[in-house]
Amino acid sequence: MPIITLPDGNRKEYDKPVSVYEVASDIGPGLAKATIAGEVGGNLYDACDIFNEDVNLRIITSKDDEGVEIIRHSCAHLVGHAVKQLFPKANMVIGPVIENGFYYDIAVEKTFTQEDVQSIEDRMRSLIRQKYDVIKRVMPRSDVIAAFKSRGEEYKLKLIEDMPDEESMGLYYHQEYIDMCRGPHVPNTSFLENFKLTKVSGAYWRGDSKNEVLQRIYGTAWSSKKELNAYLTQLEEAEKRDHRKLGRELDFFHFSEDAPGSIFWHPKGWKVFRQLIDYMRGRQERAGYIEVNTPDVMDRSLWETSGHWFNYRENMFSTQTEDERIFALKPMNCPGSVSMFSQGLKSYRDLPLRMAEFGKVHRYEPSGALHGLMRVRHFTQDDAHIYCTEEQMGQECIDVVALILEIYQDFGFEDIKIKLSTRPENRIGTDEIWDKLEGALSNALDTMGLGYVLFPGEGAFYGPKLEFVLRDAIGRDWQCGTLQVDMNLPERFDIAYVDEHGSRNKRPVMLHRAVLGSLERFIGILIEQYAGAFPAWLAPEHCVVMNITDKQSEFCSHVVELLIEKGFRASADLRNEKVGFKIREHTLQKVPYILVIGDKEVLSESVSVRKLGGEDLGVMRIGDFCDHLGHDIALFGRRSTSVDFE
RNA sequence: GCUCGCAUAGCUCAGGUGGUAGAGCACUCCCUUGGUAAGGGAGAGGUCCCCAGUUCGACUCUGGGUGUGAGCACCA
Repeated sequence: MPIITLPDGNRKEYDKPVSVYEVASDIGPGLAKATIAGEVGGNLYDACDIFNEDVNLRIITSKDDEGVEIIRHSCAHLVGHAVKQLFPKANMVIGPVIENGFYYDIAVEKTFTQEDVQSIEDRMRSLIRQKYDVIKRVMPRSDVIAAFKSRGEEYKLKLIEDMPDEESMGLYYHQEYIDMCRGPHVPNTSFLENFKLTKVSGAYWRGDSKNEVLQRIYGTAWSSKKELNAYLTQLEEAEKRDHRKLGRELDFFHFSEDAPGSIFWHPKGWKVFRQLIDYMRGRQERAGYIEVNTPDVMDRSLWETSGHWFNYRENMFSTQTEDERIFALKPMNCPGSVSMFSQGLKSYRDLPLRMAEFGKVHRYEPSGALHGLMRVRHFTQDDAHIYCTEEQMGQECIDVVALILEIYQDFGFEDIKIKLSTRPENRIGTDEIWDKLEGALSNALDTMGLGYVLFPGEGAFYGPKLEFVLRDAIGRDWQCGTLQVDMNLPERFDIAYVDEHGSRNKRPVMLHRAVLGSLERFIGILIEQYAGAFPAWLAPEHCVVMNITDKQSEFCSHVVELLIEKGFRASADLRNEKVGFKIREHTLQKVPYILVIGDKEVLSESVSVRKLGGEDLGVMRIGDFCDHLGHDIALFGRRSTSVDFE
């Protein structure tokens, strides 16, 4: 005699076992039709699942996040149904839910073309139109194995082998097609109409590059047409912000076949780059850092000592000289930094020693990993190594975290995730030391009241690390800052300082940190975050001064000189073009301010100011404009600078 | 590195059963001196990514290479 309690406290009594669907029907026919699944005690159940005990039940529809996930999961099954109808020889592998959608990995001889994907999608739509019921059967293990054996589904059999303890499994029948799944799934295919197959690619079996490549079909699915379209529109918007596209349009940089993965910075892009470095220099100097510079090319033996030669040999650029010495281009700055530290005797009075370097590093990244500015083979780190005593370590960690967060605010990033990765299985050092190092990092976060996500076992073999993940304006995550405690290098390079008792072999603690990470990549993130419309302090150019006719040319040039003298980045556009044309061009180049000068302005020694986006700030004296621009620059990116225009 | 796709003017892209190619924008010149997102006209511009092969003939077909895109794997 089950009593079903609903979230609003309503209780329904039954004199026989009852299904999720039946409970929903008793509440109302509309809900019954919309029911996808039920939730009891945090577990999800199919609409057809039956309860014969008292439970607290929540009905899941497509309005619930769980409902959307189920829709996506069922869509993956529907891919299977369609693929097996069109390509009977295909072996279905796994079809999980991912963010915004789903995929299905398929083992099949032929490779799917765009046309194949289209025909699969068409078949899925016709199956949806049939509104057939998805039927669940829980079967004993042996029956499931027999079912897949008879259908030749080799990979499903392998997956079953991976679950030796399961006595029985759920099979979902999509007409003649069956799929194995924990479920739940939609009751019938009418729930699945708002989907679209998005791409097809290869993927390794079990995610291991040593294994065979399967074909992966990706799709997205939503509870309504509106949400589906919103998502597709968002993808289009993201494409418009693609930093590779904007980088070309704004004339920031280019790439060449002769230097794959390396950037040719044009004057405008380089201006932003220099601005970033200048800004970081100022920040770090105020935070008590010194800056050094170490060689780009160093002897192989150094990299053997650091361990890089052994661990990353294939990913390093190296070179052999006439005298047969082998040198490597530095893939990291730390060995150079350590060499710098060991130059001369260091006293405890020198600690903490915060040694920064804007080091250019080279890494021979796999060709398939290269991606615009985001993943390159030659990039600049805003790197620093802090050498300190064990007692100083805690405070240094706090200071680094505070500095990182403060800097991110200047760029307008508010949504910052922090990941703490702790001791991995393969590691050096005693548990006692690991306790201290992990404690230093977690204490820093706790002291500052910052939340973080723990990644147990994900730390480097030589120490734990913090990672700072930024979310950009279109919702993508980028790992930028890091703070690592390194027990490896001080040991390997045998560095030491003299303590207050004159002992010369005290080992310093070494912190390794970066704020922006790769400057190149950070600029890529910024381009996408700002959609190319940089806030004034970072913009390659603050303003363009333009005349209306030749008569005002001289005054325009005079104004530009004045602005440059005051330290602003300004240029003149005196071309014989209509003012509307020139405004359009500089607007497309996303210059923050456009200053128009006609006869009226010459007479009153003023400028007519137009902001990027079209806002008319009116006519003002040149000095007033300088004040206005100065204030804008001082804001950094702390105010929303997103501009709506096409 | 792996799977699949792509590579034609500075950019965005057309194009041809195999007979060396076009548009728009940009560029140069001329006219126009016009007050807040495209004034008009003319002109110039190409080893159709590279190397082989097939062919009387290859930008087009075949093979290899390079770069690039999506995803996978990798990211000290």
